[in-house]
Amino acid sequence: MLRLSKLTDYATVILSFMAKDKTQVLAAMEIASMTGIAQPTVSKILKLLVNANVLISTRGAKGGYALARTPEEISVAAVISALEGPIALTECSISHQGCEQASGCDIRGNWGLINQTIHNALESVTLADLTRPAAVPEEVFVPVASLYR
Amino acid sequence: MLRLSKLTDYATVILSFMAKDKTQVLAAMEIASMTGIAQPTVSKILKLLVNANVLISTRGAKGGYALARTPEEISVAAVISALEGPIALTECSISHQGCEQASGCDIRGNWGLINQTIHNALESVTLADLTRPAAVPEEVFVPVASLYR
DNA sequence: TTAAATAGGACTAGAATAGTCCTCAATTAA
DNA sequence: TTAATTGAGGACTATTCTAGTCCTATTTAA
Repeated sequence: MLRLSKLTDYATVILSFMAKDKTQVLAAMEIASMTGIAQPTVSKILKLLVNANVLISTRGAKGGYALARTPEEISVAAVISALEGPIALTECSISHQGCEQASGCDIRGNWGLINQTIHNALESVTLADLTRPAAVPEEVFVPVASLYR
Repeated sequence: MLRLSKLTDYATVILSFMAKDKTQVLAAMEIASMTGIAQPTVSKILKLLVNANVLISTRGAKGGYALARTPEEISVAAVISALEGPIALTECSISHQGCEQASGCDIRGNWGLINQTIHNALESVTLADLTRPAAVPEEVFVPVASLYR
């Protein structure tokens, strides 16, 4: 289904809540109660986001989490790769180790192009865009195929 | 990892083999031996592609599978959705049933936009593009964020 | 010193995926 | 008419992945 994991979905909810909140530092428990996501799950997600430098943490009493950058500077791609690892549609795009398909491997170059296109698409959408009121343009069309010709 | 399933990966290998082959009708076993993918797995994939009208099948002796359209008319999006169902990054994009997140649901409109962008990107790449020798352009950049402003 | 927090991992249950196999239906050719 | 070939459809299993929880150590404020 080419879909994101539930945890990534939660992450976007958590991050957009944090982006809208004025408070600088929020504890995991506060975030949990405000978003309705279970506290252990929230903690797990926050830790991953810290490791990916999307959030900054402060330990100890009065500690908590804060955005590492402004919402405009946090891309959806960064969030996804924080939770799910590198954005790549096919195994081959990550490493060429397991690619022993004799007759199909000349496809890979073009798959890489698709991967990159999607990555760039996700890179260009920021947390600020997500928190913005929904925009529903008439038509959204990005002709990737034209890049090949 | 935002990645495609192994079966979808196989499907692209199978389809590009079929696109390059001159023979009109190929049996599942022939495809299996030519691609190196196990026969039962090949059959499973071929059946899914028939159901999605990407391939046409002929039963009985001398039967087999053939492309339903020219490679130029078969999009990567069609292949992906044949194997994995509708292309949608979040659960919410498919149905709004399970969306009981109180504070985060105004994100959805924008997620939908991202979904559509990626869908269009995959729609615009065809089987013909995949079989073509790999093109490696200097830069591929599709500024999705500009659509919001 | 104590309480409040995060860090880092282990662990479990459930779901999804990959892969195989079996039976039935359709077609061709002898 | 019969036998051989080939796809259709679905059941089934094993493995992997995901979601979610929990425990212990570390850090910091009061």
